[in-house]
Amino acid sequence: MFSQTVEYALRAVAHLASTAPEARTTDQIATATKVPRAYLSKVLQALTRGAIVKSQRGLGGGITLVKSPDRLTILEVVNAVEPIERIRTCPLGLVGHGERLCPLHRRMDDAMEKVESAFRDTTLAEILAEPTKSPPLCDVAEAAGGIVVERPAIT
Amino acid sequence: MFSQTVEYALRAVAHLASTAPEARTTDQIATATKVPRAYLSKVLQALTRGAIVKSQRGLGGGITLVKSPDRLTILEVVNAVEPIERIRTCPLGLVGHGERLCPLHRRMDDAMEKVESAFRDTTLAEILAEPTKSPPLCDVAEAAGGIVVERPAIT
DNA sequence: CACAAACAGGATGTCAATATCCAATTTGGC
DNA sequence: GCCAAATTGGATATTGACATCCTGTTTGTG
Repeated sequence: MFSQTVEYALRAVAHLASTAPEARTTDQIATATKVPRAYLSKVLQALTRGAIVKSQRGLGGGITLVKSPDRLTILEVVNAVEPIERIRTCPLGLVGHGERLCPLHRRMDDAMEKVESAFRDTTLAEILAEPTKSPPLCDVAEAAGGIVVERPAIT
Repeated sequence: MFSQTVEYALRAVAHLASTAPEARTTDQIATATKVPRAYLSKVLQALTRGAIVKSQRGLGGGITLVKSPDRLTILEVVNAVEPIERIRTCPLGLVGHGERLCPLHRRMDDAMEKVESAFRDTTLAEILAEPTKSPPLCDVAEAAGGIVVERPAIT
């Protein structure tokens, strides 16, 4: 349903949100999110081009969020790496249908709309704030040990 | 969001529903739904294995629905060719999380649940019955000409 | 300035989804 | 029994997603 790339992008951003506004290196993010380092690098490039994060080269550099977590939605992140493509015209190319979708494609697009809405209504801050036994990205056992959680937990 | 295969499967089933309970050949379905003939053949094989349709070889044979359109849901069709995989355990493999998803993956799974529900609540009969200017699979211009619609319209 | 940290981007490899083609098999009708 | 209609299934492209590696560029620090 959702691509691996979307999953990775969301993990990375969740991690960045948990440490915002401090910068994290690609290596740090890769370790925390268990995303293949080399591939994460590409995903972060896409997020940079999509203006979700900004990167700083050189010593002390790394990746930081452009917006604060409470103004950044899941949808923005998803759309930056792999836009949710709504069905706007008849996939069969029936001219007569044009803008008006048939019942089947109307249903399919409605489903996508639901996903889009759900993602638009959730900010990264909400995800971090939520009380749970499974904090985003970080291992419960580890977090429970009285250690200060410095990595966001993602299940 | 949805794969090409799912799109093809739904078109094919919509067409079959519109002519049910008569059988249609792969060629007829391919023409009506504008799905590549050779590939449609594979998709229909999957639907056969998934017990959504049954096939009859030889002269006068073809493909027919196993269930009547009013008892067949979109979800059943989708699951036959490409099951919607819900997120049941932590994708990062964090043992501590186990069944309990973190807020991020909870959200992602909720979105999938919405799609699943929407698909489970719609039968093929409902799609055919819906009054619309774009009947499933068939071209409006053509249908408007007073011609008896023998192909289901899908936008 | 030299060096090391850190991202950018091109080249390449692997695999599953998509797609096509053809030989084999089943089956109804003459 | 023979032929034509149909599906089945195997073999074979093609393409994009996922992934890795390596070189180049930027930049802070001594």
